[in-house]
Parts: sequence; C-alpha cells; structure tokens
Amino acid sequence: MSDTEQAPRGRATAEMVAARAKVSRVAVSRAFNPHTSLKPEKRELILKVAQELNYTPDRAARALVSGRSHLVGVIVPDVCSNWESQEIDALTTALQAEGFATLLFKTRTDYSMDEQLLAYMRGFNPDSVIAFVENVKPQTLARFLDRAVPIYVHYPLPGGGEEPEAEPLHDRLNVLQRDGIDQAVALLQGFGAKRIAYLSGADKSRANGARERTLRQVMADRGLAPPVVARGDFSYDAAYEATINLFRVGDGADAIFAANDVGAFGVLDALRHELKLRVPEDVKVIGFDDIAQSHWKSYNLTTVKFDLDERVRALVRLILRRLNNPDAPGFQETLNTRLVVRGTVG
Amino acid sequence: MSDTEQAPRGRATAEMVAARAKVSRVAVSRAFNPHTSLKPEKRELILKVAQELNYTPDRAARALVSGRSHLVGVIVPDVCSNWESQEIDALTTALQAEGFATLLFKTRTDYSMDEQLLAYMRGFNPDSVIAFVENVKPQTLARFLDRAVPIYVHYPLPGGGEEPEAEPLHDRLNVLQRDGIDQAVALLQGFGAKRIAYLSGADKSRANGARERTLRQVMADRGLAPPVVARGDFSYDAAYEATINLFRVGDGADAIFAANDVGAFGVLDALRHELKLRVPEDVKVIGFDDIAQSHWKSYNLTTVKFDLDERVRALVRLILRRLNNPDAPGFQETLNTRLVVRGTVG
DNA sequence: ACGGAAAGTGAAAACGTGTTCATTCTGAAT
DNA sequence: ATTCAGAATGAACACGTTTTCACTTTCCGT
Repeated sequence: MSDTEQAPRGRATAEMVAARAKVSRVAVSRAFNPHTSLKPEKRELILKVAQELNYTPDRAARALVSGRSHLVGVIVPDVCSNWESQEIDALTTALQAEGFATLLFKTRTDYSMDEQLLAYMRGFNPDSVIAFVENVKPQTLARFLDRAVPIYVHYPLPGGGEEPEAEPLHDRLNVLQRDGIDQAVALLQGFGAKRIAYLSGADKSRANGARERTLRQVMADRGLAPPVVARGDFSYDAAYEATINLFRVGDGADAIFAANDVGAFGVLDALRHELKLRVPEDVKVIGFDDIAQSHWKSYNLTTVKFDLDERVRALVRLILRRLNNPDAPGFQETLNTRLVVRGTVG
Repeated sequence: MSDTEQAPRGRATAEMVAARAKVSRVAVSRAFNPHTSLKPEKRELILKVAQELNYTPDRAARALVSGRSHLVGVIVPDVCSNWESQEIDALTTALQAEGFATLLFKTRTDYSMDEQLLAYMRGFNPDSVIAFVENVKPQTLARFLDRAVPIYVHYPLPGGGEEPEAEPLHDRLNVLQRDGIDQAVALLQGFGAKRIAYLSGADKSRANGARERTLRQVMADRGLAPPVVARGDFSYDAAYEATINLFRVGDGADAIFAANDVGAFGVLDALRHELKLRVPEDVKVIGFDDIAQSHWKSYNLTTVKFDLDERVRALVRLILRRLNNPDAPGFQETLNTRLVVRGTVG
C-alpha cells in the first residue's frame, strides 16, 4: 500500500484523496462544497488528506458540470490607462474575495476586433463580462446573453436625459455625470471664467460624447456660451498637443474642462511648461475621474469624482445578483458624481 | 426537422453543429484544430454552420482532456502601481496574440496570503504562472511545478554577482541592474554629487534588497561613501514623506536615487512643493523602471530603463518554450538595464 | 488495373468534477 | 421496541471536448 504514496505525478485528483482517506470520491466532492451533508469528522479528515496531497478541485471540471466557471471577463481598451488600471485592480480584489478570478482581454477602441475578440473570450466561458461601451458594440455583445452577462459602464442613457431605462437588454451601471459637471461649471463661473474650453476624449467614444453633451447642456442652462472644443483622445500626449494648439493656433481659453484626469495632466503640463502660463491664475483646469495620481502635488487637480470603490461595489453587486437570478430582466445600478476641489481652480 | 432549429437555448455545442451540418461530432472537433486531417470542403462547411450557431469550443472541456487551459496566471501585489499596470497591459496583449488569456490575482507583499492564494489560483489550472519574488515565496511556489510553470521576474541572483544560475528550479527572468545603476551613479558623480541618498522600496522586498545592494557596490567601486537610506515602500506617498523627513530631520542630500519611478515622483514633488528646492539645481533625482509617466513634463525623470517590450517578449518566449518542452530543466532569460537621461540631473 | 501508403472517418474512451437518486444509517418521538 | 423523518452515503450519470484506434476511402506510381 505504501508504494502508492510515491511520486504523486501531476495534480492530485479527488480519486486519490478518496483512496487515501478511505472514503468515496463523492465524499471528497462534498467535503469541498459547503452546503452538502457530510459527517463533520469525515469532512475534516478529507480536508486534512487533501492538504497533504496538495489537492484542490479542478475548476475546469467543476465548470463543465456546474455551468459556473467563476471567471469574470473584463474587456479593456488598447490604450489602457490609469483609469482602467485602477478599475481592474480594485475589481480583481473584490472579485477574488467572492471566489471569482479576473480574466483580462484587450480590444481596440475603434470596434475593429469586436466579433473576433468576443468569440475568443466566449471560449473561456466567463460567468459574467464587464465591458465598456467604449470598447464593444452593444449589438455584438448581445449574442453573449446565453450565459455571460455583460455589464456596461458609462452607458449613455437614451433621450438625452439621465433617467435609467425601463427594461434594459443587459445589466448596466449608469453614471449620472450631470451633478459633478454642473458643480464644476458653477465653480468656474464663480471665478469669472468666460471662455471655457472642452478637451475631448477619443472621437468615437460614447463616454466622451455623453460627457460633452452634458457639459454643453449644463453651460447652456447657466447662460454660458458653448465651449470651444480641443480634440484629444484621453491620452496625455494628445492632450498636451491639443492644448498647445488651442493657444498657439486658436484663441486660447481661461478655463479648460478635460474629459478625463490623464488628459488634464497633459493640459496642465502644456500650459505650465510649454506655454508658460500659470494655473490657476491664468487658466483654470478641471478633470474627470479622480484617479489616484490626481492628488499628486505636481498636479493637485480639481476634478469630478467618479468614485472607484463605490463603482466596484456596484459592479460586484450586479454580477452576484445576476448569478442568483439568471433569468431576471436587466438590472441597473446608478452612481452619481461630485466635484473634488483641489488646486487647479482658484 | 425544422422544429429543432427553434430557440437554441444556452450555448451551442459541438453536437448541435454536427447535427446541423450532417457530420459526426468528431469532425466538428477536428474542424477547429488545425493539424488534423479533414476534407477541406467539410471543414469549411462545419465552420460556416458553427458561425451560424455562434459556436465556439468550450475551453473548460478542452482543458479537461488536453491538459492545457491556455490561462496564464499573473500575481500582482495589493499596492498595484503603474509599473505592474503597464506590465499586465503589455503582457495581456502579447499573450492574447498567442491564444492565451491573462488571469489576474492580487496578493499581499508581506507574504501573508501566500498559501491560500496559491491554492486558490491552482484551482484554475493555469498553464503558467508569472510571479514576482516580491509577492510569493519561492518555496511556496515550488508546489506548483506539477502542471503550471512559475516564472520569476526580478529574481535576485545568488552570490551577490549577476551571473545566471546554472540550473534554476523554475523558469526565470533575470535582470542585470548593474549597468543601469552604474551609469546613473557615474552621471551623478560627473555632476559632482557628494551625498547620494537611496529612497528604498518596501522593507521586505527582494527587488529592493537587490537594488540597494547593487547601488552600494557600484558606489564603493567608484570610491563613493555609502548612501544614506530613506525608507519608502515603492509608493508615491511614502516617498513624499520620507523625503521631507530626510531633509527636515536628517541631513539632506544633493542627489537621490529612488528604487522606482513612482517613488521618484514623490521625491520630486516633496523637494519642489514642500521643501522649495530646485531640481536639478539643488538636488538631482534618478528613478528606476522608466514607466510611461516618467516622460510627463512635470517630472521629466532621468531613470534607469528596464525595457517593457523587451521584458514582455522574454516572458512570452519563456512561456511558449516551456509549453513545448514540459520536462526541460529551468529556462532563463536575462535582460539588461540602461540609463535614460532626462531633466532631473544636470 | 493493381498495390500500397496516406488521408479521411466515426465509435468509444478519457478528462475530473457536481448532481441525482435510491439506499442505508442515525436519533428522537411514540 | 417501533416508527419515521432526516441525515449520510455511494453508484451511476452528465458536462463538452480531445484523443486513440480501428476502419474505409482516396490517391499515386508502376
């Protein structure tokens, strides 16, 4: 009998644990599943033997029969920046605590590999998919409704307004941008800003579209002239160039609202280091997101906060709710935004 | 017969595709595996039908029988920063091109959840694991040799020297820090720096230990007094505080070498915004990594480059080589570092 | 036209687990 | 002691694929 103990080649299997603990293989399975009936001392013995053999149930096999892979697919754009990093980071921590693992995929923001990527991802059988409207076309994602539940972040709400949809096709995380942007504009207006420019995100981006639309509306409501638009793409470098262009070729501005924080950093550096302008004395700057870098002293950015922790909690809530109610209609969560005042307006 | 075409509930399976294409289920499997013999027109038909049914082979089932999950586990620390983000980003892109997906796990840098995390990850059956000596203890990782092949990055080479090991236990990516650090010290020495400080990374970090040891040796070789050490933990905030402390409580320095770029940013901001010192006139600063943010104009950091693309290519090479030679002894790749001169020394 | 090698084919086995179901065991109430 | 509900148990099946193994067909050179 002791010869079976030598050289446990490859991974240990439930069968091996069962043999060693003198129980049936089914008992081993039960020992690892909480809500099954198994005599306590037996479970204890099995777990002890399992640890000796360094055994863990194979999740691929488990997924095959239970239909749950415990994988959550996350699709991020090729120009993956700080915002996405922090999202992935916090999400992974939260999902891990719930017994899930994060499966990462990169895609183009121009939708060019939509179908190919989704077919690829599909093969891994994620229980849920978190996609951003930036990265995947809604109609392409629709095919995944069989098992995985896509969740959209920043879904542009219909009707121009910001009311959640009555019966959305997918689970959704909506973001109310209006409050935060209104506070931002109010602050600029309070400091007497007359010529407000908008440093945009990527051209085809829906989040950018929604943000610009909201800004225009808010400014109009406050009796301000429409913003001048400088074209960026959410990146530091594009923002840097666009800002220089705005002042060298265009007419400049006395305040710039950037589509995201990283873009705002590019704006700030261009203003200070290239154009030799002072912030906030000559030009005021406001960003969007409130990423970790925004409190760094070189930037100390006033920005519209889209709370990371709150966002991740909402996403995890959506995922778990969906797994417990596979056939329920689309769930929705809605988060608000608010201004965080630091040193770039004043 | 047409009634079978209604409501393809859930995912399509190979059986369904086979039935619809009037072929055997085995033929469907072959159609999706390149190096199998199947009449071309038959394969074409199957693929067409598969597309109609939106079918993709289930990777869980495939993994079960083939023993390849096509998952690569990546373990990152809880204080996941820009360096790790950029690593994950580039790695995911590269692995995706080779048919793999990135599986993300977070861990503590203090090794506290070593075993638990690894047991957890183990269940997902990754074909390979990329870990940093920062995050996982080598002896704990050793248990994973059954299937997954761990790859260490930043493995501190034995003997204080920098020669690769003869027969490493795991596959390894070694980093020669000496050249880059020597160039950094030479540059500082050339500008007449006398009191060089080292802003450390986390206390228990091996990468930090190796970096500090190399710095000491290089400085000694050049006839310089040992560096003053300011304790950081790779984060911006800790670096910021440590720098203030170094000047307010300690004796200051005329040059600071930081364990990583993010730390260097904290150093720079503390010097400029809190201590009102000029860089590089009053104090010179050099970082380590050359992350994307280092060329941002507010920092414009002179730093030791540890090339990202080169690193990722080496990692992917290691993974593929291992999968093709499962029983070969440990492979090694070794990368060098070099100084990138920007504006914080001069 | 013939032989033989190569390519094409499908039935059956295998992968490691969770789940169903019928059976046995336990313990408390009668 | 008897009964009965519920816990505990294990045999058999299911999950969707790849792989093995015989078997049949095709192709090419003589």
